[in-house]
Amino acid sequence: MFSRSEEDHIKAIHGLLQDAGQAFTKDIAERLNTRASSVTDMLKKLAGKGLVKHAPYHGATLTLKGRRQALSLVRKHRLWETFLVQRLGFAWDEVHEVAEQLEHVSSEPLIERLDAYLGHPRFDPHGDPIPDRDGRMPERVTVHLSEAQVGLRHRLVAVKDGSDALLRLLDAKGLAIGRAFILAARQEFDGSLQLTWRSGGCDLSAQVAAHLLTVPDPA
Amino acid sequence: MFSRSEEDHIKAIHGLLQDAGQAFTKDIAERLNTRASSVTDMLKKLAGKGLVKHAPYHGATLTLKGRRQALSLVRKHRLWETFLVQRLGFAWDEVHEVAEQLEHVSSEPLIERLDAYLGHPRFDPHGDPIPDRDGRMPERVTVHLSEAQVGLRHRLVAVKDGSDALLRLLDAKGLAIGRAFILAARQEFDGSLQLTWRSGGCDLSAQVAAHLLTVPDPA
DNA sequence: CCAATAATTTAGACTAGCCTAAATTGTGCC
DNA sequence: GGCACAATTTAGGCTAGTCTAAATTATTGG
Ligand SMILES: [Mn+2]
Ligand SMILES: [Mn+2]
Ligand SMILES: [Mn+2]
Ligand SMILES: [Mn+2]
Repeated sequence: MFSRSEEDHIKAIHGLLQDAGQAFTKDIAERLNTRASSVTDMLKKLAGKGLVKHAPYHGATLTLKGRRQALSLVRKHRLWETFLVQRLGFAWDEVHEVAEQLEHVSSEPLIERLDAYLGHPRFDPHGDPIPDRDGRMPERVTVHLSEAQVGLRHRLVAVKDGSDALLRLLDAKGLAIGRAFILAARQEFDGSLQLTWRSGGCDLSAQVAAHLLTVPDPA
Repeated sequence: MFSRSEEDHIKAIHGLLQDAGQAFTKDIAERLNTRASSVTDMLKKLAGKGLVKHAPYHGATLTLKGRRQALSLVRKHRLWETFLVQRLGFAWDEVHEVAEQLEHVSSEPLIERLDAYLGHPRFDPHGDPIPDRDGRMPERVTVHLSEAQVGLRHRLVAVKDGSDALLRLLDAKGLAIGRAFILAARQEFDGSLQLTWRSGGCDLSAQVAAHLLTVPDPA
């Protein structure tokens, strides 16, 4: 239906609207490793196809049709990531590139069967929500670890804006998505945290904690 | 490394060399649904990259490098087909199109992990051999059903040159790849065959039988 | 209020991959 | 041998997607 480049532009716009509320030409170009002029060309094209609303000099937004297409791509991307981690045993920080390719494989039955095969997962290995077939996102109340309550059990469900360095740090400390732990202490002096779990624990700086999203984990 | 179009050309040439011993411009164009002039362009390009030997007016062959690339594509195609049938539950005649896309996803670790996940299958759902990482094909002694011995157990392992109509016919008779049966009778008059298996059986015309490859199936 | 600056768009060019139409080549038959 | 015909290549043209450089627009600090 749409070319790979068209799809990547739509997804980039959607991501920027989510993250920043606005999608400017320069930022789209940066995400896609292209030049602003190339993005302008594509914005015109996508506007012509009714996927994008282009306000020249003021960025782009998605039409309903564009948003639907974006959510379908996000769905495919996150389902493939889930497959790569859960079934093929990739680490959660190794899967993005490949999913970036797989998301463009075009087949409704494929993606629906994959979804079923994975047991209709609601969140991907990075803790990001997977839209359903109709583009509805599962909801979840998350708390930044920096604001989580000391003494209670929590579960790490997502890493916000995770650089590779951050992911490596978490890996080294044995802290992965899905890990349940008790927030044992928060130092008043520097906001650093102490986590404990069955087989271990770790200390985290406030800078790291600011990137971590948790849910309360009773039981 | 190579574009989708380059890869599809290489695979088409390889397939023609296998099937017919020669790969002429017109036949390549026919396989890829393009025109002969487009194929000529691509042959020059691939010759320039050292993948193809182009003898103008006399067709194309593959260099060692080209053959290796072709086998890698065949490997990916057949592993994906196996995944689609064995894990996602597609029927064997529904998977070709999607595998045609998936084979172009570029990631060594992906394909090696997929191979392991599937248990290093040696044949795809159509009974075709899956090259290993080094391009070696598993071997198997097959017998055309038309020449198989009456009264013995055989197993259907491949359908040669199967049109959609043929596949549908087999489907309707309950005859799938992997099916073990006893060749109960062969009519002298028209060469038609009678097959029986635990839960049923069927009759086949000589024309159909000529497309079916079997292996002896003791036990 | 306007001049400097940053963002954006426009203009013009290039490549990959495809096409049609015309020219060329190989082949096999009289 | 040469003619007819099919296959192939060449010539020329188109679109999608990218780029650089130039022109344009929005913004903002003095
Ligand atoms: Mn992508
Ligand atoms: Mn993800
Ligand atoms: Mn293909
Ligand atoms: Mn196959």
